[in-house]
Amino acid sequence: MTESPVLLWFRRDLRVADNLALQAACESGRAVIPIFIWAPGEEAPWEPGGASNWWLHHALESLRSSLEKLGSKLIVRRGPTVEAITRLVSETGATTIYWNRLYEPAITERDIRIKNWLRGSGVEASSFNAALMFEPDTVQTRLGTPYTVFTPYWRACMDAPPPEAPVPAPKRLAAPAQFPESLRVEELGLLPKVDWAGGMRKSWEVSESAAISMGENFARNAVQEYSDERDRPDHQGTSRMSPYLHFGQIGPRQLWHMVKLQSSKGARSGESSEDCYLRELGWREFAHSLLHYFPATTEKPLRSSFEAFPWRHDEKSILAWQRGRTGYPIVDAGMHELWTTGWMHNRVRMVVASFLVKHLLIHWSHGARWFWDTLVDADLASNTLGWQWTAGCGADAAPYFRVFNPILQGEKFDPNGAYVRRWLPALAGLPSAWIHKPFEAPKNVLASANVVLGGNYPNPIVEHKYGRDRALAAYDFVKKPETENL
DNA sequence: TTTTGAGTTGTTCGA
DNA sequence: GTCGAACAACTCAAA
Repeated sequence: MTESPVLLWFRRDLRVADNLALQAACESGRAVIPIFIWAPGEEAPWEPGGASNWWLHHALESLRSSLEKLGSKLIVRRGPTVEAITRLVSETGATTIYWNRLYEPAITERDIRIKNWLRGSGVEASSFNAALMFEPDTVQTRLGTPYTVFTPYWRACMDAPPPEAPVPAPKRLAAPAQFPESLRVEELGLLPKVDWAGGMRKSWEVSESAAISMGENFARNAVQEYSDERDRPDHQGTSRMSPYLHFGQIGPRQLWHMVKLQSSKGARSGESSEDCYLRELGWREFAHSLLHYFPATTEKPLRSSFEAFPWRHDEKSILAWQRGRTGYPIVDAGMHELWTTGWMHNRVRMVVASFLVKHLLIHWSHGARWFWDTLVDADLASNTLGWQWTAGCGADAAPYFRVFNPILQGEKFDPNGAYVRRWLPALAGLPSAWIHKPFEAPKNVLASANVVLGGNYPNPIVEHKYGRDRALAAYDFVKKPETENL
């Protein structure tokens, strides 16, 4: 029976390089059958959103073609996962299955169940790490508790052995005498029925090779300016690797070593721009660790004092925010970038999130849901951490008094207004002096720029100072013992 | 056990 | 225009 094939279960590790499950399958010396099982319901209540599915479709097509170049195939099936695997085991006579681990609560629980069940029925099931540099179990305080503050967490990571060098892609995958049947990727129905993905197609090349060349290009050039440029949404200062990382088209170990390889060439002392970037990869690790140890945080604030927070219920405000019609150009530009490309610059994410949660006093979960549906890099761990951080109710959260001023943030990080003009063509004619505050511009300036407030661009839905003061008052509610508020 | 230093990304106000 | 302080207090993590 040593000739029985190995099932290689792809999930969100859609690459052939630095894929430890794939490597193990190759090293088994047996035929390998790569499989993908579509079972979004098993991720409820966080089933992948529309933008995410659009990306997944292309990532699967890309993986399929990579596997074909290795002499193999990608066998695509629908869930439920247990049934799909049972069927594949009986169709192929496989006695072994390998996969790479994920860390979301619903998936972890399912995978443990599957692993136990497989082992009970005589199938060898092993999982590997392709998604993280430091898995949650390996980084703990001296008391054996999880870290809840980033800096000591990352320090502990840096004291641990560095990430292993990535393993190269195999040259060939041994094929079985016969592959089982497969659905075509398009049969999964991942693409939108009404094509809204034109802006995404223009913005992204969804493939493993694109991920690697973008990563290498970033490591060779832009990373040196990263600490200065990363806050400029009008520049290309960030790596834009987030969706590739989410779907595992590139792994953090690969990026780590790409960056380290370059930084060792120009050895500098002190905190380098490269370290600044690697620390951002560290935040991704930290988010996964937090989600692992505090799985309820996808729904509930980590700080329970926030359960009583006086959020406003206001559908109109939520809608204005989603549509990019808040009247604050930097906020609206960000929401348009998101809607069009499935991605938003990190600095702008903070601004729009702060605006929703603080100026509008809308529960962070509404923001988390919208991001979940619209981001191509939607990731449960990072999304949860980010929104709770903004709202102040999470681990290592922003202090309550940190209320971003959308005008100042725009002027500081998009000083010429190029970002706003790109995403809000209606404002393109405004001089830079007014681009982030059209509501303060003189009438004749607005007229000659063809801007009609309340017409082709909205008036602010909340005045900044009013919104800020209201937010600070609301946060008083959390700060003080409840009796003082009564 | 107790103590101590520190904690991603900001804004406003008054000197 | 620039600069420092205030905006709170808490809790984490390590010694």
